Amino acid sequence: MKETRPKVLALYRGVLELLDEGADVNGIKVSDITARAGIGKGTAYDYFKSREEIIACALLYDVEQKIEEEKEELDRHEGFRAKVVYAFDWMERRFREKKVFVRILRLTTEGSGLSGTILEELQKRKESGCGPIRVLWEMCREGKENGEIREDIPTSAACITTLANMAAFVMYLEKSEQMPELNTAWMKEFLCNGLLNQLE
Amino acid sequence: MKETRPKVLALYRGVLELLDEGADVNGIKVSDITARAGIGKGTAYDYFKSREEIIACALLYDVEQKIEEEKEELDRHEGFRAKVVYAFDWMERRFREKKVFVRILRLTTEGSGLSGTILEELQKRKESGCGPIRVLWEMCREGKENGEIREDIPTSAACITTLANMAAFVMYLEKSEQMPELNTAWMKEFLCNGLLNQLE
Amino acid sequence: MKETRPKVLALYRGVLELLDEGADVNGIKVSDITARAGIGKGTAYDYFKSREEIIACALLYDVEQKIEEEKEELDRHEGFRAKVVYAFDWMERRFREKKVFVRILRLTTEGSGLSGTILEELQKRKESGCGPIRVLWEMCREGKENGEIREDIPTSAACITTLANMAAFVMYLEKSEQMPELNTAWMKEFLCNGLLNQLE
Amino acid sequence: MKETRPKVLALYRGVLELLDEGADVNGIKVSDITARAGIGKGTAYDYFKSREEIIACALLYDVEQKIEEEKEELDRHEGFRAKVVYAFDWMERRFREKKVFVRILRLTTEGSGLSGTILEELQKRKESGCGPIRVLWEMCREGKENGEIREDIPTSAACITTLANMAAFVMYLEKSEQMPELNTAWMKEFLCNGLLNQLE
DNA sequence: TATGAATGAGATTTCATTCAT
DNA sequence: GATGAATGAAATCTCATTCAT
Repeated sequence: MKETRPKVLALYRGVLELLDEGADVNGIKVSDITARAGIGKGTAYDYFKSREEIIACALLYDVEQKIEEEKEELDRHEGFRAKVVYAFDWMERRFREKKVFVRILRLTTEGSGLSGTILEELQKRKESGCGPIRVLWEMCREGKENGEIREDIPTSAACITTLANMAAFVMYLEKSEQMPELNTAWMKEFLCNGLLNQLE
Repeated sequence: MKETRPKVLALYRGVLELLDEGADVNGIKVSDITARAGIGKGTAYDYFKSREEIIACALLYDVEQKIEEEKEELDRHEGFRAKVVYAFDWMERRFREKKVFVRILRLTTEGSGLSGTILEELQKRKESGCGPIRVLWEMCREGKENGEIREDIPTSAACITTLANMAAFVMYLEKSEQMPELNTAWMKEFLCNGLLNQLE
Repeated sequence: MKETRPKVLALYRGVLELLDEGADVNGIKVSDITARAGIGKGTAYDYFKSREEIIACALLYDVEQKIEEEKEELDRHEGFRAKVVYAFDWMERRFREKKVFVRILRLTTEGSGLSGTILEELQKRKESGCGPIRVLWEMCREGKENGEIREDIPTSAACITTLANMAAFVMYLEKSEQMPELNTAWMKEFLCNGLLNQLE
Repeated sequence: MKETRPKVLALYRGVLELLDEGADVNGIKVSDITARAGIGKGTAYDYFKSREEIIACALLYDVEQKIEEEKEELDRHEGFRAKVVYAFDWMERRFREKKVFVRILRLTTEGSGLSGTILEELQKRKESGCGPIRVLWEMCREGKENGEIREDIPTSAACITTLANMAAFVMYLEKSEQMPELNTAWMKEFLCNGLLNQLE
């Protein structure tokens, strides 16, 4: 179900723009958000109960949005290996939008970087992180079904390993200029193969 | 060089105790810290320039402390494999002290969970995260030297992969009760072997 | 002239219901009132200039309403004494509807309990408190005419004294459970007789 | 036990001055109070938990203060009648300080005029209104002991009646210029005698 | 050196009122 | 006329930091 109320969308856009410009999640002020959204401060409170709720919902919306956008393309690739490769490629392509990316990873793993109160809000919204995890889960299940992933490896273990290797790639991307001895293509290959071997 | 000034130590202890009790890093108040440290609020400002500095230094101190404590024991294990196994065992043993652990991981990777201002402070202190990374680095170098890690894998790549697998283990430990199909011993084995195979 | 415009009546009913349910006069919100009245918030401003005006008019309306209702019955009792006795009986009977009662007394005496802004509105409406006072005044004039009240006591003094004794009765009713040594019948008798003796 | 902390006193003085200048109790702002007290806004919160608490304590302090001041002088008058006469004289003398007076009466009777939240604060402080009531109670007890008040009238009933007559006097004083047919001396005499006769 | 009382900038949130529909 | 979404001024309260003792 897509959010369509314009003020809500404006608020989400406000939050996300600020984050993309490097603002600190915990430091964003309601007045910043509404100014950015081009609406009155009070209006935010017609739609949300607190600053925390606004931010949590914006993050969730963003991730769901991003995943949905990508899901279709991802589905076009058949098999676990193909999907993993696509995912690594996607990460590389998208990396410039650093913050966007980190945001997804954080929500997926543990929401770190969010103050306790925003986290609580996210947890209230249950599905926290489910979006991307679900996609991952389905990839792994597919992998098991068609034999790309060993029978004895539970889907959850496969998920965790896949996620960890993806995180490693992001870690690399983040510090790549400090590691001239590494090259992105090589690293991608290395991690992809490592992952596939571990699971096969 | 070890910190010995008693008030500074008291402040560090204050910060760390509060964190261990579940406080939110970004929410800790100077008055909480000094109360915990048993000193006057003003005194904190005789030693530090800001709240952020106090917290950043306390985190750094803690990690360095922990690493130093463990380093000796780690050194007693020869070879990359033995060290990795020891590290996974250590993580499992220490996991109850969840927060402590997460703190190290965060500082090591990217400081997420810390507000921008604390992060800036950490970055000023340059060595940010160097402590644990250095240990990892040495482990990997040793692994390469004695042939446990393939020649063609740069030390930095080995580090990242090792870190990613450790992160995966922590992710598992954090959600282990939601994954009854997995068992800690199996997971440890799985990740350890996966890592070692990937590097060999 | 009776108020008949349905939206206005709905607003009055809204205010009075909220007060009867224990709301604090100064804390009632326009949105509460209109929600209760079942009309749009903006509509209230088609009929009134401000929140204060709405509340002040509602209070006035209520008191006038109540007095009018009672006036007829009161008129059936001839003589000052009979009317006083009836009034005390009425207070006792109606006391359960505490709030209603207190509202009348307050408006009659001094409007205390109302914020300065509501009070100003009431005072603009001049007749503030005139309703019940007029009834009292007529009772006293009748008392003087037929000799139940001494010639030398000005009607205004009689009014004040009567009102004070009524207030005393309400004060008693409000704290009666804290005064087990007093009994309602005795108290009513005591105050009634005291009043009548004082005026005769 | 007298309040001596200077900032607290300054805050009390701030509240009372504002009230004496006609401010609406429910409309007083913390910033008004602290500005008047000549201290920082935050300081108020070092001593009180909320705006409500500040005002409630100030009111209580004021009444207790006033009562204590007057008590001594009152005690110099022997007997119920003498004390009642003194009290009426005092009311007349002090009436110009209208607000002060009204404040006492309100706290004594029911705290009306205070918003629900301030009232709650007052009730927490238990003794709410006890000060002046205690004085009245002692007057009445003395009256009964030395036979000025009839045996069969419970002290509580005597208190209520006395209070009601005092309230009547204040009501008169407040509207005296609208009642040129009455004269203060006559009214005082009339109410005093009425009261004394009723109780004897 | 150590203190903690005092500060006040600044954040969140509320709600009377307006006005385009 | 009726509506209620939108507004933003204004209020409370917090807490990092200072500074006189």
